[in-house]
Amino acid sequence: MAIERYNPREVEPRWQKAWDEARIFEIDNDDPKPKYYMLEMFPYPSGRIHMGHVRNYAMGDVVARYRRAKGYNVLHPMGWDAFGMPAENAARDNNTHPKGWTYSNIDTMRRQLKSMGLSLDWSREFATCDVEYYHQQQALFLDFLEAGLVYRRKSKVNWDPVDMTVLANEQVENGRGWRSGAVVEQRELVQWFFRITEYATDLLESLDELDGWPEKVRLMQRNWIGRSRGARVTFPLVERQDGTADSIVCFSTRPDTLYGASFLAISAEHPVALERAESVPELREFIAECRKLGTSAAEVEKAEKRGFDLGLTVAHPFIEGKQLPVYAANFVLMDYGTGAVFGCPAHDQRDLEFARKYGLEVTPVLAPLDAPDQPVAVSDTAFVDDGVLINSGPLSGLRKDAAIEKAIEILAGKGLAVAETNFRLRDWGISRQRYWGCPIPVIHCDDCGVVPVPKSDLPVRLPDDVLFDKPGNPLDRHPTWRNVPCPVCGKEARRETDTMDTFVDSSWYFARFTAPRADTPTLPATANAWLPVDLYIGGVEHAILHLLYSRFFTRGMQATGHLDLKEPFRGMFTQGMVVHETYQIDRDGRPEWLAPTEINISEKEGGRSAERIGTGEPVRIGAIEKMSKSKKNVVDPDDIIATYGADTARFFMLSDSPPERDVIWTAAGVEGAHRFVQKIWRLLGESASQLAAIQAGAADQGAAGDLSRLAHKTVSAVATDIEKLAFNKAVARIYELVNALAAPLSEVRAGRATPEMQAAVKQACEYLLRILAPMMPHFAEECWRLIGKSTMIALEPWPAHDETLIAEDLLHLPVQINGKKRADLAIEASAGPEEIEAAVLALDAVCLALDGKQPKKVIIVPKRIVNVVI
RNA sequence: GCGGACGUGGUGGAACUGGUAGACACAAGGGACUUAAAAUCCCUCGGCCUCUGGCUAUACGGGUUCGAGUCCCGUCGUCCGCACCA
Repeated sequence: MAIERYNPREVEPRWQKAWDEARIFEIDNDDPKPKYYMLEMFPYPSGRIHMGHVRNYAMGDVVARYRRAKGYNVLHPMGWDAFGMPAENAARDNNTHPKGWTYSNIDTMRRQLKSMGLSLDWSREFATCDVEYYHQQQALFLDFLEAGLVYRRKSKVNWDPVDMTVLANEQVENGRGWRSGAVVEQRELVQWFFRITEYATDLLESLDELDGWPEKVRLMQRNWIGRSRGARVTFPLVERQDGTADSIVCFSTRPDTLYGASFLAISAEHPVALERAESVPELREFIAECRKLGTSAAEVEKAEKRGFDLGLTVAHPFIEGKQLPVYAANFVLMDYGTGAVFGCPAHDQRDLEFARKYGLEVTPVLAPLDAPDQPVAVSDTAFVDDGVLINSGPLSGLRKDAAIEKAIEILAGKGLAVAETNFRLRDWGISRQRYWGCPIPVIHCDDCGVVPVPKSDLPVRLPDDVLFDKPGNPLDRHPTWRNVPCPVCGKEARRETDTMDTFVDSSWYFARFTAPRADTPTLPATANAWLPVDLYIGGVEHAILHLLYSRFFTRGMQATGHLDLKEPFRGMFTQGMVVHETYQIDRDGRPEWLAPTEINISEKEGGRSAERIGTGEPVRIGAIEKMSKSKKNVVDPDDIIATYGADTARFFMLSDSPPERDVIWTAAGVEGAHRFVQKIWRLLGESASQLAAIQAGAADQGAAGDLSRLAHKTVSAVATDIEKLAFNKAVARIYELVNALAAPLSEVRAGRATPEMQAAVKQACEYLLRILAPMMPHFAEECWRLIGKSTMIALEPWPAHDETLIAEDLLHLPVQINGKKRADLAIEASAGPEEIEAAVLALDAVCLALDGKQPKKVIIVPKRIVNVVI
């Protein structure tokens, strides 16, 4: 009997509607089942979803549907990270309004996501640009302000001259804005800051307990927070200047090397240098040059270590009468430590280079551990390993670590040192001079200063009537919005026109999902019940910023009583990108990119070649790269879903490539996935009536037993694979099960199968569909109907596999002779070591090799292997 | 420069805690069905040889072990993060 091909275009919308109408993914906070919070990073509504979204949400949906089948109450929400610059750029370029542009993009992308058949609770959807959301964010801001977690200060900021806004340190990459790519300038502005450094130690140390996170991400955060323990050491100036300074304080992680110090280097921005510059024109010039110095990797690499002798000297804190010269140096950063370091050339490579250049002394004060009496000859490589102190007065003879403590202890007694820990992490500057963001809810009054907007006056709404005809912040130019009476004295005052960094919006949305309509930021009891997120999936590009900010925010929300936990994400996973080949032709001598839809690829034994559709021009097949519009190597999810259906797209995304690695999108791969869908449809469809009629029964004998065992094994292994997110392995096992089902199914169809075999086949088919359902939900529903079921497979529990059925009664043991495989042994699983050894020694291959002699040793690894050593 | 990850067929990748290397898939080649094509089905598919068998093979060179893709040392290469952080 011929069966029609499976038609996802008809089937998928029908099941989406059925799920929707049954509201099976809308969940109840009071459900007594154990909770599971599955979250994928919410998208920025840029216009259309891309394949990266498809991959991310396909993976998340497998886990959500699997957990639901396993009996969990699964929270699986979706929203929109909807504030941000592209909306303003679009407004400027296309004469639209950011709001209209954003919400219309959301509508498009919501439709696209719905066409994927994701098991999302859409009743909890929100966008961060919804007034209701940023209202609560403003309330949080006020609470943070009151708790001292927000402050305002004048600071040097990273100014992006293209986007005309301030960037956080985290948003500057190699001296360029992360979005615009423009070279960032330094400006002095009054800015709002979140006091993330308050939690530096906690954020660092808690990483140790986040064992559900990739080690790589934890490491990146550790490095970013960048703790270093050391000491502040005071070097008194020998001749006081006219000004205020009478000493220079250095931060050092190696106070043990103080006896080897031969100079001080301070930042060009250091107050002592600036003061000195007032009377020394050459120094002014030097400082100006330092300011110009780029911070990009390449520039730093080749920038020469340069110094300017300030003509000042400081007293050595240990050695009576010894004086050290003070340099301003281009490699000392003002915003780390104290902006001043002491140089110990023998034990620091950079100091050594500096010392060689300016002819300063190089005094080794550490000897290697294995030759503590041998003075190290330092020529052009500093000795930086652990060692034993020499020529160091009271420190001599101590190991490095002990010497560090001793040095601090002695100097502390003289009031010249204090132990200190420094962090690389800076406070988080959140002021943005933009319109399309959450307004910072404060008012500036000439008399009362900075006044928080009373909570009863929230939300501070963004005005709709703004113009984007000029660069800069339209809120500044709005005729009336800024003007507001002071909440304290009633006098005319001005609203803050800065809005918040959009990273603030995404720092707490996961908590809002637990009670998205509450008129407080969270309902604490509800948030506590759902959080932490059990599994959070997103791109590795957020490994530092977003995840660190969210961890900070959770702590801040705990401090202000909005929830009661520190770590928002128990499990975390970073998925790889979707990449694609690139194609080029030469047009008038210049290379031009072609889209995959514009070319034809042919594959022969000799290799692959491509030509342009229509013209037949030969096409160069280029590198495999991240899908991007500029290289035209993008594949539109809408097209794929229209052609193959969402299930095929989802299944292909899960196949082959491990989820943390990049997946290469190929037409052949998608077609392969689609063929598999049709194959199952055909196999089941051809035997559908027979399958529906089979009665359940025992299926544990002979060939039926083998099939039954495979089905149980597959169920168990696929569950483990999904829990480990090894979707590619789960897919491979499903292929194996289907391959094994083909022949028995045709026996069933032909009416030749024994009752036992029939029962085994029926059970295997049902198991197959139930484990396939998280990956290909629509298709599984349709097949479930096909074999005569009337329930919804989305509501079916995960099959309960039987461990005892998985156990084999006959073992196949490979037999090695001297480590090389020579034979196989089939033996009862219950056989003991003696029986196995006897059976092995009776094998022809073994007898032949032994040639009548006794083996030296027989190694039997239970259920694994036997090795006969001769 | 510092820190980390990785290196397996033509390709994506499997291989548990050291135990049969190459599961599963893609591509390719051959065949069946067909007037033909598509679809489908069957076979071959790391390399070499004296081919019902054997040798060799997991970037390269050593080592530990009865046994190494897996552990250790060294070399080379690729990718990622940070970057004048004292």
